Amino acid sequence: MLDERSTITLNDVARRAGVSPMTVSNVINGTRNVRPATRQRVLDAIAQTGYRVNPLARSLAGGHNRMISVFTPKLNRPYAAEVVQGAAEAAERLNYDLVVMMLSPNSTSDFSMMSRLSVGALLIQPSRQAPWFSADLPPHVVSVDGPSAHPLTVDNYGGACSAMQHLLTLGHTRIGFISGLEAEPDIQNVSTSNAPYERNDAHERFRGYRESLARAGLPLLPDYVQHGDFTKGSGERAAKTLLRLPVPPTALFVSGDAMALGALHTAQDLGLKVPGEVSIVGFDDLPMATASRPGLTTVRQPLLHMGEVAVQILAALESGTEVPPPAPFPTELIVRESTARP
Amino acid sequence: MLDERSTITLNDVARRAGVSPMTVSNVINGTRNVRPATRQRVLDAIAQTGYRVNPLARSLAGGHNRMISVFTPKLNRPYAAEVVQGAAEAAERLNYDLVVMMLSPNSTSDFSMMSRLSVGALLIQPSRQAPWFSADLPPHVVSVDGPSAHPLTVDNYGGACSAMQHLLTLGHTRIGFISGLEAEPDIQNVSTSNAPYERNDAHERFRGYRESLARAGLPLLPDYVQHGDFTKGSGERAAKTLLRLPVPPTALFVSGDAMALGALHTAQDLGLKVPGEVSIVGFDDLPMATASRPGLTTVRQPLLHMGEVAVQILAALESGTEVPPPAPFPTELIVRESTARP
DNA sequence: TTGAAAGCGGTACCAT
DNA sequence: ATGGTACCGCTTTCAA
Repeated sequence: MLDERSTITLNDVARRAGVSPMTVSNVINGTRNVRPATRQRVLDAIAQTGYRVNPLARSLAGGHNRMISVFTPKLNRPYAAEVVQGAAEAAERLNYDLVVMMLSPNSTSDFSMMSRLSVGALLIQPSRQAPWFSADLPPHVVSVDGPSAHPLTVDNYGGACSAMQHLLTLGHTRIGFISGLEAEPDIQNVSTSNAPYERNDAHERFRGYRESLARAGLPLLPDYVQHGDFTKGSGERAAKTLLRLPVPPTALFVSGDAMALGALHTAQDLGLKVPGEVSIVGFDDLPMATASRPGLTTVRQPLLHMGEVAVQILAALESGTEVPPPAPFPTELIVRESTARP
Repeated sequence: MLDERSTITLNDVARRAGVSPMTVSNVINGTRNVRPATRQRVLDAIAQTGYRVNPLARSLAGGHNRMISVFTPKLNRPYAAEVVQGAAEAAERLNYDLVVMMLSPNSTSDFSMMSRLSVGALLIQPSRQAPWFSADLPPHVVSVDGPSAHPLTVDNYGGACSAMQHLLTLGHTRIGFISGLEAEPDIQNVSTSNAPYERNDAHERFRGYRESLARAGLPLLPDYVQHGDFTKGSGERAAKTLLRLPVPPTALFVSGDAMALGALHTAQDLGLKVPGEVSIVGFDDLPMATASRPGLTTVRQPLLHMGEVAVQILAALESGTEVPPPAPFPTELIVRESTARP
């Protein structure tokens, strides 16, 4: 109720309770045994003064905060939002505090501040060339869709194959592909290394397309491959190009839901029936995949679950447990209404 | 280049440069004049050691940090994501760092921790009964769609009227309404106060519906009013009820885009043509409003802009400027393809 | 123009 | 079971 403005310190509490600062610290952190009576006096003093620890001071002095930071690019991208939501739920369950920072190229000072306050970090789509990549990070780091000490990967290749298998089984032989490679400036560098986490998502999906085609004995037509940047707009452009070909594909495998929706709408706007005249398969299964008519057939990535696992790993790491590199998360083909026989 | 693990402190730099720690501090912060020669020696020492300031220590010692917290419920709700994105852009421009925390009903400790570190907070859809509402907040607080010292409001009433006007002008006389009131447990309490920020969004939209009807000389049919909770599912349920009425409405005004999309799909699934047999108007203009076919006619709230203004106000507040309560943000009717003459 | 000393608010370590 | 003390890394205040 009272709005004490001048900061109350641990010493104030100690004085009020008639004990030493150390005892107060111990009560707060449960570091050592404290006689119940003393403990209660301290608790009362805390309540009466409205004392709250200063996390800065605690960290500076070597203490630990139960905080996990999430570093992500733009948050209004559904991909990130889903992962963060999953992480938040796990964090709450495990009694960690989750804070999210959106990284901009310039800010580094407060970024490193959050780093120092945190026991671990979850990096969402980090890129090696980001300035903060080399900056100081918390003791433990897990990443999603990008490199780190503990990268979480998805079976993008397998997912792409299942999407292609679905279309091939339906009887499609002219299948176009829209990649997300336009959004991957790292392409050059990646090829120099073959550490598992360097296989980025966009590449793996393309590989699934190529190899599925080959296995089915179908040719890889350069005209049938377009590149987008995961945005709806780029999907629209790519689809327009593909569907206006002299011999257009009867099916499109699009490596992101937003782009797939763009393709779907483009097809409809071109007067083509989906799935009657064109079938479309997406990738991700973002919430928006159900927001279209027809509903989008797509490959689900367990984004919420990945967020949860990321936090669980961080928690394990902090408790000293060895954590083996987790197996790639499986994907699942979700068949809705945007696919049919040619 | 070198990956020094043991932390390099300001003292290390001072020793190496043969000056006092104070001088190093002054060079770094430009606090006082330093003789160019000395300055250069310090700079060299910093470069050689790879020294980086410890923001924790700096803050503790009295420095100011430029951090703003955003407190929001679930982040994967597009509404919040948009506001946060707007805030992030403004923050970057004004050289603040934004951290986002998702509040869960229980946790309060984490919350107060960030509060201490921030110069200001942006509350998204806060509710009075949340436990943390009475907890300590940063010096300055701005809110969006909820109460605070500096609430940002939208002209929900006007927006609702413009939506209704659109339908009425088109010639509709049987207009159904889906509210968001089911998601507002505060309803009781609100009526006891009449401070401007207590008029919550869902109520104002309903008022716009009611009064527009009255002005047009049309009756308010209880059957034509259903309540949802802003989720797609609730929109589907409500629409099903409305469209199965013996004499169903020819148009639906839905007070949220997610619900509106649910209604749209329900109509389509019921075999009704949109907008041929049913017209639908939403509210919010979330990104998903363009992700349907037909595109959703809706009332735009300037969410990105509101996020930006929120941060601007916080910045002004911090610099000691008096900030008058901002005028309600205007809405704008975005006409797409989901509405037509009856 | 530069330096020395005293904290900021905690925690770790060694005593008692 | 509790207390004293020395810092964590930096800035502020006061002196030189």
